[in-house]
This record gives sequence, structure tokens and C-alpha cells, in this order.
Amino acid sequence: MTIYDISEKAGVSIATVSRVLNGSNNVSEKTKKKVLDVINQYEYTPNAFARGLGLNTMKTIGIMCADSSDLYLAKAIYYIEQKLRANGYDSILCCTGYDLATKASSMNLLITKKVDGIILVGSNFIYEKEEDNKYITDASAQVPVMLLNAAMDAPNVYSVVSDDFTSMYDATMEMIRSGVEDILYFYNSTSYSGKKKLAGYRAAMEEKGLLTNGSFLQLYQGSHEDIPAMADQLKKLHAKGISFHGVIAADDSLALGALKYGREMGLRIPEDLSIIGYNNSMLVSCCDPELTSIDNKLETLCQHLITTLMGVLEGNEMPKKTVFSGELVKRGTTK
Amino acid sequence: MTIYDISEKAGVSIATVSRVLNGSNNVSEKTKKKVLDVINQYEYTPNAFARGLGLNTMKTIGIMCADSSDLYLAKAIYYIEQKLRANGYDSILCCTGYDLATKASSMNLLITKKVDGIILVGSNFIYEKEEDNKYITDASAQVPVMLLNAAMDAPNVYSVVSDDFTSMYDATMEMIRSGVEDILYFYNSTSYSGKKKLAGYRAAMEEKGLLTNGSFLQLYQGSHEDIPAMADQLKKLHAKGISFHGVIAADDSLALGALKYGREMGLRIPEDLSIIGYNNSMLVSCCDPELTSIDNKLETLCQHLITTLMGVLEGNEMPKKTVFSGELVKRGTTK
DNA sequence: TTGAAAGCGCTAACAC
DNA sequence: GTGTTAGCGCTTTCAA
Repeated sequence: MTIYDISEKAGVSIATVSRVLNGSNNVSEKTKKKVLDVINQYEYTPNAFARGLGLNTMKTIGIMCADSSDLYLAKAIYYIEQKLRANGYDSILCCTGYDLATKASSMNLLITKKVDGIILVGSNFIYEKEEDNKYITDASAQVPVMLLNAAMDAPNVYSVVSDDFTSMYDATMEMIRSGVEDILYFYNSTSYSGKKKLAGYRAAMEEKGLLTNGSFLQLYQGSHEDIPAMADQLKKLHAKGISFHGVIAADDSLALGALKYGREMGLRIPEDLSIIGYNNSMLVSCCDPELTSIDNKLETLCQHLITTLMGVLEGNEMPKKTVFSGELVKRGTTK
Repeated sequence: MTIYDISEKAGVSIATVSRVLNGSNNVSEKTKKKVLDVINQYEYTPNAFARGLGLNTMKTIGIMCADSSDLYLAKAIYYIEQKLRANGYDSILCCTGYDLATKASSMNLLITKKVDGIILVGSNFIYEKEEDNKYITDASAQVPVMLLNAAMDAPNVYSVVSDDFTSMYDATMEMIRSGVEDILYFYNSTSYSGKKKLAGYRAAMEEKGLLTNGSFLQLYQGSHEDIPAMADQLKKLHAKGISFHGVIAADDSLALGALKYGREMGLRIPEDLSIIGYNNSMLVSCCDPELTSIDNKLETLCQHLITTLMGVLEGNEMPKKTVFSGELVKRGTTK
């Protein structure tokens, strides 16, 4: 069933059918109804390819994320996908993994598919070396690129980020204020946002004269789902004689690892060990005591990101970078 | 850059370029190289719309899931998306929510986009009433429809499921064998797979003559992320005077809710309360003690689903329904 | 082994 | 308010 069939059955030209299809005003109510009737009768739907060929847009946005099974990223995808649809756009999802080459080729693939824009979810898409970010600027030459929780200054690239530095700074300050001074920083990523978080912790510790040598920075490199491995890492640290009464984690799962460590060592929480997590995910309430965590307002970020993208696609001038504040949500793992 | 530009620069016709592009044999090595050189030089990539117009396929599979922020579904999506890409297919993701009308319209949208197949992730897409499943058979008239963890007997619909009945039956038997007889069944879904699970529990209880009135079946209807609410529901039950020493949950998050309940009531786990979860997700290890749970081999299911889909798309005869066995993974919440 | 040309189904500029 | 027609970029016969 094509537009020709419809035009024939309705006794009009294909142009008229097309006008009806696209909601043009220049059609009389009578013919409009006539055409619509035929369309409904035959359950006709226009061919998206043909439409795309002419318009060179498919009303589709490419979403890239490293790993959709990561709680935080999954949630972001959920929000983004919904809000896109509300705006009449579809989404193609690409789970790229953490390898640069794969990211670059996924990007190309999306461009090939003629997406109207690309959203990079998570900060791991931005690299230290400028040349490693070339795949992004290459893409942004074709379509707008949106970064969620990452930032990059380049034409046609827009960033929406949570103020991780301040969130971490505030959280650290709060813990110090509560009387804990030997605070371990437990993290798993040195991405854009990872660095901001770390810097926030350092700034607070330094300000209070508590910054010691590197052993209070613990980088975890295992699977983001393997809580026991996280706990083990802290246990090894303890065995080495390094003691701490506070843990600030860059992710809720790491905080759970710290909690598990505390339990296994027979520590009282939060008296012997205070813990703060990050993301305020569902994980905060699945443990005992419940986790104090930083809420970085993911839904707000996503909403703003989509609003910005829609603005860009309509040709409006939009802010290149937007920063939202996080919020510390206190629960049982802090005093 | 179009095929015309390339043909001009290479000094051949567009047909020859097209042949090179599509790996036809009927091109001399010399012209092939000539064309390839130009293509590489200009970083030309064919326009997917134009190609799709002629071929009427975009090498794209539609994935529908109710909620990509659900741990289990997110993981499934991750596997599926990766395996599709490995087969040269892209995916369009639609998070439909749990409303039938939205599901149906998402389905239409995917058909409109000319996807080559549709994968329904999760059992909530199948309804009791046959007429409510019409949107599936409508779609399967156009493209193959794959069901993950749901089953339906219709032309061009293929099902890959975990044997939830047996898994639950075995788990229940195991708990009874360990000496626990007052076992509460805690569930949140009456979907296809939800029913199978429930039936497994019932069958085991009945066989042992332990089936009592309905109060041992607890349906939770809140958010899948709200562990405290799950615990509360059990607390209310307890307050009503209903006692139980075992909980079998249809999902790990519900099991965590039971665990939280146990803690708050001061029960020893597993001595006073045994708990078994379902899915063997990352949640099993984030609590203390760790959760005994049923592994339903999600990655295997996904792999098989994709293999089947690829077979169908190639025109091969493929199995309409495949069933895999789950496995009880014992941890600290059971004796 | 190669080229010419006819679609694929739609949109939009232009003519009436 | 409606119709005619020229593309959009590619694949695929059919001829040569």
C-alpha cells in the first residue's frame, strides 16, 4: 500500500494525500476526510525510508552508553527514551562497552543511520587526550551531540552535568563535621565526572588539612556488580594496617562494598564506620542500615538535556553547558 | 557525497560502485580497487534510507521492554543489543511502560520504522485475554516477533523461556526439605512467567500437603525499586498475626524486602527466616547474608533468542518455543 | 565485466 | 485548494 494506491482510491493526487498525511492546512475539510477514510480503511502507514530519503531525517536520536546494565546508566536511558518519544522522536540504542574503538565505530554507525542527534550517556565517553575525543567532534560536524554528565567544549556539542565537585566537597565536609577525619575515597572511574568527584573530596580534605598520602584513595577496577570484590579490596587495605573510619564512595555499589566490609569486620555503622554513596539509586534502601547518598537529580538532567536537544534541532540558540546541583540525602550510614 | 560522486571520481558507473559496495563478484579486481580507493579517500558511506527504500530492510530490530530501569530487563537488553550488533543488526529500543495501549502503539511505531523483527523483553507483554494479544499477532503478520520469557502460540511468533515452574518447584521443595514448612510466596507480577512461578510454588506446597489459604500468597504492587515498601507489607502481615519462617520471592528485590523485614523484626537469617530470591542479579551480593537465588540463565536465553531470530530472518525453519532450565544458587539466606 | 535506466515511496516547489 | 513533477540515493534488471 503506497501513497499512489491511496490517491487513486480517494480520487485525488498523491500530493493531496501527502498534505493530509503531514497536516498541511491547504486541504479542504471534505477532501481531507475523504483521504483519511481511505487511509484508515486500508490501515495505510507511510514508508519511513521514502520519507527519510527526501527529508533526510528519520526523527530518530542515537543513544550511546557504555553498559545499559549499569543501574545509573539504565535509569538515564529510561528517562531519555521516554522524553524523546514524548517529543515525537525514536531512539536507537548502542551499548558500546568501554573501548574507544568500539565507541568510535558505534558513532559512525549511528551517523550512517542518519540519526538527527546523538546522546552520550555517562562521562566515560570523554578522554584525557584531545585526539581521543576526535570521534566526537567528527560526529558533531554532522549532528548535534549531547553529553550527559560529561562536558566538552566543541561546536555543536552540548553538555548537561551534575555539579559533582560541589556535591562531593559538601559530602566530605559534612562527614568531617560529624567528627570523622580519616576518610577513605573509594572510586571506580577516572572519567570526567570521576575526576570532578575526586577533586571535590580532595578540596575538602585539603581545606581541613587532612590530605595524606595516596593510600586513602582507593581505585576499584572490578565489575560494577561484584560487591564482594569491593569489600575484599577494603579488607586487604585493612590487613595492610591502613585504618579509616569513613568511606566516601563514587557510586552506591562501592558504598555497599564498604558496608559489606564493615559488617564482615564487625564494625558498627555508622559509629565505627561512616559511609556515603553516590547516585541515590535503589541500592540505598536494600541494605541495613540504609545508605546516605548523593542524589544528582538524574531525571532533571535528562529532562533538560532533551529540552536542549529539541531546541538545537529547531535551530534555536541553546546553552552549551548546564550545571545542576546535587543533594546529600542522609540515611543510616552517617551520624 | 553520494554514489554518483564516487562513480564520477572513479570513472565508472554508479552500478559498478553499487556492486563494489555490496560485494558482488562481477567486478574486476582492478576497478574494485579503484572504486574502493575513492570511497576510502572521501570516507563515503551509503545513505541508509535510499538503500532501505529499495531493499525494504534496514537491518534493524525493534526491542520493546516495559521498563529499562528494571535490573533484569536492563541486563536482557544489554545482552540482546550486543548480540544483535555482532550479527550486523542495529536495534531501536522502546520502553513502553506497562500499559497495553502504549505497547500497541509502540509496536506500530516499530513496524512503521520498517524493523526486520521485534523482540519483546519480559513476560508482561502477554495478556490473559486473547484479544489483548492481538497487537502481537498483528505485528507478526509483518515481521517475526520474538518473546523472551513469555510464550504464545501464533504464526511467526517465537518464544524463548526459562522453566520458571520447575525452578520454583525445586526451590520450594528444597526449602521444605530444609525444615521450613510455613513458606510465604511473595510476588509482584501475574504475567506469563509470574504465573508459572506461582504454579511451581503451589505444586510443591500442595504435594507436601502444605497449601493453606490465600494469605500465604502476597502480591506486592508498589515500585520495583522501593525495598522498604516491600518490607512494610510483610510487617503488616506479621502484625495481622500471620507468621512464616520462609519466603520465596519472585524477584531478588522482593527477597531483599523480605530480608529487610527480617532484620527489622530482629529475626535471625536463615534460622528464623529462610529466603530465596529470583534472577540471581547483582542484588544477591549487596546484602548480608547474601541471597540464595534462582539463576535463570539470562545470557543463554538471549543468545538463543538471537540465534533463532537470525535463523528466521534467513528463512530457515526454527523452533517455535525453547525452554531452558534454571538453577538454584545457594547462599546465606537458606540453611 | 560494465553501463543505462527503471523503479523504491515520499516531499515540496511550482503551476494552475 | 489541488495537481504535476522533479528529485532524494540506492539496487537491480537488462543490454551491450
